[in-house]
Amino acid sequence: MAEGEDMATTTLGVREPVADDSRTDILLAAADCFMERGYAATSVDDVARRLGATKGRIYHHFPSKADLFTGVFRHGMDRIYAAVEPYRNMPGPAVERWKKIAFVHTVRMMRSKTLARVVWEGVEMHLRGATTPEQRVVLADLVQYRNGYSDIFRRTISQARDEGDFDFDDVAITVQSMFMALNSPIFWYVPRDGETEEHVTGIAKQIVTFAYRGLGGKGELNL
Amino acid sequence: MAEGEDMATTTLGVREPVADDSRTDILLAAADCFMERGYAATSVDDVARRLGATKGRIYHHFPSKADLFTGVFRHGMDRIYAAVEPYRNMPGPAVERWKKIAFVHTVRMMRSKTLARVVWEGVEMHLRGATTPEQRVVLADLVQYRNGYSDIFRRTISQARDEGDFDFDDVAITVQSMFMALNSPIFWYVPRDGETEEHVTGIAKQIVTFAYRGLGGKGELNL
DNA sequence: GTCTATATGGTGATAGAC
DNA sequence: GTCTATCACCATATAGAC
Repeated sequence: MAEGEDMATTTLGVREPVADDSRTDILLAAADCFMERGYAATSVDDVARRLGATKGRIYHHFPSKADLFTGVFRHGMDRIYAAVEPYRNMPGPAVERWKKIAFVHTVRMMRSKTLARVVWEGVEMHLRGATTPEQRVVLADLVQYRNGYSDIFRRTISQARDEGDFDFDDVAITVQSMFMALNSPIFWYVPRDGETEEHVTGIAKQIVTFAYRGLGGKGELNL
Repeated sequence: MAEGEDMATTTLGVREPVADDSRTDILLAAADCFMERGYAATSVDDVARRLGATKGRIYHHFPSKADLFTGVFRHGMDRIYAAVEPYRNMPGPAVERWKKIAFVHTVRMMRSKTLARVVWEGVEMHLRGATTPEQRVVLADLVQYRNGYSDIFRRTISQARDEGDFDFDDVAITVQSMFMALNSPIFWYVPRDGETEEHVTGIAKQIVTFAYRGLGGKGELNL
């Protein structure tokens, strides 16, 4: 299956995605390695070592290193998208919708830091156009996916500006500045062991506040 | 010479740094390659090809690929630092100093995008700790250099807050958000051929405005 | 100072045993 | 489904000709 997940019926009778464990294990080990060393510097043997296995296992499930990468990329995008999805069509003023999706996005950047960084590198790779001809098509698809995601934010801040709640000039420039700010924790945030939920949300609030004001939002955030 | 530059007397009798051209040519070709494909994915042959030479030339001037990278990193940091240096001790309110250095920093990100990206990757590499034991020491030194640079901004926004011109909670989190926003053009800005100075400064102003407001700055920027 | 070999090790990928 | 063994290739770095 191209998706890497099958639909299975649980004991509760709910149909939900249940990945075959081998594949997800590989995906997560790969995500760790790609985050730590980057795609190019990571060897398939590295991933295998992390798994406590040899590369035979990996090549049985993924035809190539590039496919392994796109697998992680897709998995990461799914998680990011899923966090925002419930709120993207929330009724009411656009600015309130923005607050919600910006917040869950930022929390997701911290909670799924590893996957988020691989997604980031994938976008970077695509922007540089440094992939082989055929991989380009695959990666282009995934970047399309990711562009659809950023469009959610673009439309939202645009609408909020129309409604008089935000104030900025060029949308394209502004949405980039905003995203970079919201994504920033993937580069410096280090998850700690006994970390409270409040600690994470506290950091996220500050980042979202920065972006909120940057967009020209008035008053307090009250997340 | 460890610096890669000799002091030479020009025909005007002024002593100024004159890099031996071979070295700088290599440095710039390497910067191009590192930006386009990243450090790990760039081979020394790639750099040589870009130079229209073979790797013998490169290894005559740089002992290793890693040294080539740190050479580019240092060169990039020098340029970035040099742009801000004239204003870092400017008298007057800290907020005015911030406006100046934030603006020249952002313009520099666009004008020296290639070098700026290599510096970025160097910092990233260091944060990941993905270098060999001995390179670590060298890179650590350079990251120290780069940290000193970001401290300029940290102190400035901190002081501006004390003077009542900025308003934010945690300095560490805020300075990261701010830097990410100011650095954002290195990922999406594409220099065009007949580009006017106004076009570049126009983009920079919008980015700096976003950051200024994000920091809690009041009123207009008036750069 | 730059080039043309070349030594040496690692990497992606495959074949076949179990 | 996973492992071992192996191939072909590419990359870093060096040695020595010019």
